[in-house]
Amino acid sequence: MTPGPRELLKDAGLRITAPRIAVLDWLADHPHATADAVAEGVRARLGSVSTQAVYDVLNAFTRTGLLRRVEPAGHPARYETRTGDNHHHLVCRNCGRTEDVDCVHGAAPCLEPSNAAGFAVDEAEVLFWGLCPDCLGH
Amino acid sequence: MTPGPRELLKDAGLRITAPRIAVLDWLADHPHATADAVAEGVRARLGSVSTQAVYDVLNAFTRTGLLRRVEPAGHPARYETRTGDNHHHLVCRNCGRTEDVDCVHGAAPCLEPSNAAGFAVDEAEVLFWGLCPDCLGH
DNA sequence: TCGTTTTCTTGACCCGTTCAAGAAACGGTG
DNA sequence: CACCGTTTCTTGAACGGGTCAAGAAAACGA
Repeated sequence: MTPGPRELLKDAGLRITAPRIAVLDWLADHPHATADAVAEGVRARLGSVSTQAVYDVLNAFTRTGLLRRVEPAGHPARYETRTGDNHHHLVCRNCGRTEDVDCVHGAAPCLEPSNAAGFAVDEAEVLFWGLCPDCLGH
Repeated sequence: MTPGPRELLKDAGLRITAPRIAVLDWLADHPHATADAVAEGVRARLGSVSTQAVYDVLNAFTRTGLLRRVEPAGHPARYETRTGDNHHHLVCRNCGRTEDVDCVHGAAPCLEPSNAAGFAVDEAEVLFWGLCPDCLGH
């Protein structure tokens, strides 16, 4: 079965605390949530949690690979638990709503720029910009 | 021959002013410059130009298609005069240095998400993240 | 040359996020 | 199972990039 929040934390070498479990649980149900939305969700469950705690947790998770952070230009960052596969994103220019898109060309090719100019490339990020169904109805 | 700054402005329906010409000229020589860098360059040529004027000019140009804006997560936006072709970018995680990369798969396919989830997609943005040659020597 | 409209100046302000200091609490150890 | 060191959380201030707002200045069609 899929590991619970406690196992995930332990495996990542992170201490098990209520805010951390709440963040993981909430993101499992609400992928592509903003830090703000996560804070709200966590507070609804635990009572009061500082903004800073939420950011600390999100950063620790991102650093250890438990979460992936997506930062669409002009919108606050969003977090998701789906990590490891290089999938891409669909972003609404208007409301920032973000959805997953599987890699267009399979797995590897997305990581191969045609000319790396001496850069050591470690990630290819693909964002599809447009309007979501809700924002289409002008 | 390639159109000069005045023609570009006129064709875009924008008034011809010293700050605008200076921004265009400077970006022609310094692609992928930040707003800050553009301001410095423009001031070096014209004496004093307000920060706001620089942002107004950059925004007007981006809106009318004279410039393209690239906003790498965690770094200030950069501007370039190469527009119209959907080329991509190589970004240094450390210093933000940005370089052009031609589209990996030719022209069209980059604009085709495998599953648009009802979104009206109008652009595909591809960013290759890594370390530039200068930042590689830790 | 005039008058309208756009653009530039100055200065305040906003948002998402991080920094800093100290209090709380996790969890390995004796 | 109580202790203590280290991590994590709280509170509150600050930051950077960028925008908003009001008015002065400059472009340009008539």
